[in-house]
Amino acid sequence: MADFKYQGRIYYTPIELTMTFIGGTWKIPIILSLRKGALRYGDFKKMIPHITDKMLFSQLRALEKTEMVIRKSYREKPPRVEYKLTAFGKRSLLVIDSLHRFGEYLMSHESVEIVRQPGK
Amino acid sequence: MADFKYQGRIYYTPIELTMTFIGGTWKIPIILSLRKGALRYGDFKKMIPHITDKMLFSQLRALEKTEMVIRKSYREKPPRVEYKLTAFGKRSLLVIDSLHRFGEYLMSHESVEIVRQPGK
DNA sequence: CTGTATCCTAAGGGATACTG
DNA sequence: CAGTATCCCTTAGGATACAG
Repeated sequence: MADFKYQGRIYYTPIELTMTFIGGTWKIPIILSLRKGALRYGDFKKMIPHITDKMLFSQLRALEKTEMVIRKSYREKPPRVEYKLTAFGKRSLLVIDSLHRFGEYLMSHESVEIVRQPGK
Repeated sequence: MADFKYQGRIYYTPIELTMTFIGGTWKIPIILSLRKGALRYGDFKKMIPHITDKMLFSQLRALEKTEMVIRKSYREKPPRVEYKLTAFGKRSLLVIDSLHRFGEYLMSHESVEIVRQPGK
């Protein structure tokens, strides 16, 4: 018994919808890097060093499509493009912070064995 | 630059660790169905009708391994087995509620077009 | 009743190379 | 600078069947 539909797909819980908006490996890092303000394409690559162009590109598009992020292009040369969070995007920071806090809780708990790597 | 390791895998943020614990399609529905107390194998299949045996089985095992859920087997016949949340598991309800609230926020927002299906 | 194995498919995501 | 395309591989997860 389906609960609702969004863009052709069937969802059983609101949580699944949340996952469409912020799920996957890269959407959360991208949103977090926008917390303090607008960024340009190249800025993301500095803030998220291990992301590939393909993933940065496709996930930015996905975040635009769900209106989590807005893209603004300035017709200059060389081209300048800025991305920033929408109200949706900012609202998601609450959830992301909650996910972060739980992760820290897990890390600090004795039954979770964490091995810190030396910084580079 | 890796941040830390857990069980042989490298993690860059606490959020990734959270996802190991509650990520995937079925862990959250399973945890939620345990909110009000212990359940038996067959109870899950009633509460989460569209889950397959394979996924119920494998995700219960995964949740045991991360100590989110504890399994108690009673040597009776027919066999009786009960699953319930650990302290870890209960703590995760905070995060899950946050994910749920964001999903509802998305559903209620005008730019997200929701089509409710008739109950069956 | 409570699992467990085997096969298979779809989708996410990495590597790499090219463009306005 | 800021994309965009193409190929490929891994893995989550579905269908199905069987076992203690």
